[in-house]
Amino acid sequence: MKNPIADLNKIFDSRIRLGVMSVLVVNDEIGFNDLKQMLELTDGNLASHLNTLEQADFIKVHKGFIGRKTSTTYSITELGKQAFKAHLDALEKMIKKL
Amino acid sequence: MKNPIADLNKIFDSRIRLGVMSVLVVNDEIGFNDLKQMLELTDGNLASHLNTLEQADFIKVHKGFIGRKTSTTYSITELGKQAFKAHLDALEKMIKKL
DNA sequence: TATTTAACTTTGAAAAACAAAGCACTTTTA
DNA sequence: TAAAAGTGCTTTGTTTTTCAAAGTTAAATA
Repeated sequence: MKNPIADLNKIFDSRIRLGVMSVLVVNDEIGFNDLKQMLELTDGNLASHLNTLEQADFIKVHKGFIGRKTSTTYSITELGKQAFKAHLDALEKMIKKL
Repeated sequence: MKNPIADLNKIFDSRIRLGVMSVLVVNDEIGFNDLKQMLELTDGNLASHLNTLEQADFIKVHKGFIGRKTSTTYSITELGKQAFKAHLDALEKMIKKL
C-alpha cells in the first residue's frame, strides 16, 4: 500500500486556507470583510492566511474602490485552481476506497 | 453563505491523522510498523498522533503477541467511523459546489 | 552476552495559529 | 468640524501543534 498522504498539499492542511479556496472557487471575487464574516475570523488571522495563499500564488489581491471607499477583493489564480484540484483529487483517492 | 469550515473536525486537520483514519477504514487492523512505513513517519511522531486519536476514542489499540513477541495493532471504533464520515461529508459539502 | 527490534515516552525545539492591539486612511455622524 | 467608526492591514506576543531525536523496556536473535 502506498503512502496515502504524500500527495496532499501542505498549504491546504489548514482548515482556514481550505475554506478560503473553496469560497474562491465558486466566487469570482470576494471582499476581505465578507470572507472574514463567512469564516468567522479575526482580521489578523484572516490576513495572515490570505498572505500565505498569496505568497504561493494561489490567490490574487485587487485593490480598488467602491465609489470613493477603498475595497480589497481576492480571487483565485490558475495555479491556485490547479493546486486545489490536485489536493482534492489526492483526498478523493485516499477515501474512495470506502 | 454559511461558514464552510465550521463542520470540519479539528482532529482531522492533521494530514497524518487523516491518513491513519483512511487506512483504518479499509483495514480492519493494522500494526504500528506497517502504519509507520506506510505514512513514512518516525516512531514518536506516529505514536503521538495515534495517542490523540485514541484519546478521542476514534481508534482502539490491541496489544497481543505473535508467538511470544509483542505486537500492537490498531483498529477504528464506531465513533471513529462516524466522526470520519461526518468530516468527509463536511468536506464534500464544501467542495461539491464546484 | 551483545545486538536488534518493537513500541513507546520524554524532551526540547521549531513552526504554526491566533487574538489583541496598533495604525493609516477614509468616511460617516453628531 | 471634531469625534467616531470602518477597512485592511501589520506587529507583537502567547498558546498550540508538530516533530525529530534520544531514551526505555522487554523480548528475539546472533
